[in-house]
Amino acid sequence: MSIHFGSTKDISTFIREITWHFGSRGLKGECCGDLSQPEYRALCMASEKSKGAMRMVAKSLGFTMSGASRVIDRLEKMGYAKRKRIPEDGRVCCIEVTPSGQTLIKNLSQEYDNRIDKIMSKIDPAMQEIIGTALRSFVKMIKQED
Amino acid sequence: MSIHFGSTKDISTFIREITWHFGSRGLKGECCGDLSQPEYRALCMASEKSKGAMRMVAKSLGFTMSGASRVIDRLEKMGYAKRKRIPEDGRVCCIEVTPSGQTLIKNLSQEYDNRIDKIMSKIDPAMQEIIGTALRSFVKMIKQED
DNA sequence: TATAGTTAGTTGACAATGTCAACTATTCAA
DNA sequence: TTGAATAGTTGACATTGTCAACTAACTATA
Repeated sequence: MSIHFGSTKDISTFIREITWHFGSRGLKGECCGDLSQPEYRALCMASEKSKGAMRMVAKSLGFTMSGASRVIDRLEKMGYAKRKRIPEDGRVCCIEVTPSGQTLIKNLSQEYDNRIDKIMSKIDPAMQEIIGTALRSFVKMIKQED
Repeated sequence: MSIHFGSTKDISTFIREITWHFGSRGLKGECCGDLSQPEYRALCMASEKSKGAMRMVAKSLGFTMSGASRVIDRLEKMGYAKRKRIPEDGRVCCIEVTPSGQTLIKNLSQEYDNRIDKIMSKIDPAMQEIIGTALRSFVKMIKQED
């Protein structure tokens, strides 16, 4: 209990608000276009790490292998990703993002940025700066949560 | 495009991280104990506004009336809430949070606070202050998003 | 070099959750 | 007093993720 500012309760409330607002159930359920949040995340995952094997996808999503497999099934069916066997290990299968998938990521990302930008633009520039700094620091810490 | 700090892209990324991390799929899927996020939110809703009719629940969740009804079904089955007809209007049904529900809210809220507190306590006090201010300002703006 | 044990991933059966459309019951308005 | 509107519920259904059982491939050991 070493918090001296507005109090932990405030922060909790703020985080809940943000989580809900930008979550899959937020504003018009609009978080990732046609994709669910897990699908979007998986696609990004696969796009960043070319070595994005199923296992990594599952881990990143917090899903079972089974669940991850299903997510990739859907992305494949939609034409955004493709499974590729690798010669090094016949069991492993890497996820390749198709050009159509790349485009989708770019567009969704842009839409999201626009949304954030629209919100931020109504805030006083000094506070914008503060928000950037604050979020960076906060996110850094949550990544260390065990 | 009036953003001059780290850039909108950073903020977007931070928000996505927070949304995911604290969302229903985050750390061990632990967001609201036995309750799903919608269930928790509905229960809070009903607890805050004593006039928490189904309609309000549905609106607050972004669900159809049908969906809201199902959520309350579950809360009722778990013994956390109870439907109450009101005399003013025979159609309306208000959601009453049971004592057991009140306790649950209190406990979940406490757990959440502890989690946040644990994160915040690792951050330099000055930055804690900044985060509080920043989040307050940010959340205020997202509530105005149309 | 067999062979037993891991590891990667898939799939069938299932449970949970929310939508749509159709329904009941009540209230409001003319 | 009747017809339209409003509140809410429910059946049928689609989606999504889990568990358990499975296949296939790799690895270490005898």
